[in-house]
Amino acid sequence: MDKTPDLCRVEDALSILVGKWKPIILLHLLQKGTQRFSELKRSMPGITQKMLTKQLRELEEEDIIARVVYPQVPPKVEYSMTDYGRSLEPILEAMHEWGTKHTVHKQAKLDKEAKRQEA
Amino acid sequence: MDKTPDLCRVEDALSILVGKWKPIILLHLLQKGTQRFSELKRSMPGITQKMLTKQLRELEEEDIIARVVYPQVPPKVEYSMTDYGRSLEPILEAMHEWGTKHTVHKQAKLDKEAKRQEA
DNA sequence: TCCCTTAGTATCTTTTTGTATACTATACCA
DNA sequence: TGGTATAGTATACAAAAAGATACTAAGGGA
Repeated sequence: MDKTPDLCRVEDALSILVGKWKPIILLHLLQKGTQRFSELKRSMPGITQKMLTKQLRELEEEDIIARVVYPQVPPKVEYSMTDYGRSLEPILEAMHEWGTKHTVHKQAKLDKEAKRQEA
Repeated sequence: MDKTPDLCRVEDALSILVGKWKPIILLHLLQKGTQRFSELKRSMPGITQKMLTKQLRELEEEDIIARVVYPQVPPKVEYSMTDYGRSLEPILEAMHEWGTKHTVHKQAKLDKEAKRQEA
């Protein structure tokens, strides 16, 4: 079974998940449900407003998340996963699981290297 | 169940999978087994030597792939998945599957927009 | 003798990402 | 009157990733 012509599909999936922040945003929304802009921002120390805005817009553009604006002052905007976005959950879960294992593997490797330095 | 402290794990997994080329390289190696540098390059029109080299080195550094050099001229270098690298297969498969669905979704969306333009 | 091959390096330029900072609107509170 | 809050936008800048191009070694073939 040759899958070569489909390889580009993986790139498509990746383009939605990658970036320093997207998977984290998605996991927050999956785990906590609807979140306001400021709640997301507080959950991710280090992200700038510009970046968060940009990532959210891109995810919205792909129908992964929904954006609801309440015409108030001060502004209120809520973000949530769409049904379509929730279909990403298996990938996120697989990555989460693998990431946990990977950390162990990486630590073991570092320990081994440290030992070699000692000798 | 709060998973917040584990969010970074996903980033770990991502850091290995991301980049425009890594998942494609990995799928090629998973599907075809051991490959020479030039075979990989030919499978990925558009990638530059520099990029391919860089991605392969990074994957090697993470123990995802193995690199075997034959001391010949012209040079011969073979790449293959390590056992550890093969543990990424479920993620790659999940992404592949989702990517295929996503393409359909995206196309449907474009068609709908095209229709709206006509009206 | 020149050209071909392979698996790279080296160097430079462009593009993409990310950061920092300042600014906005409008209601509420002291 | 001034400060607080929210969800942004605008601008300038720095850093990282990606791309284009030229170069290398050493043997074989025309």
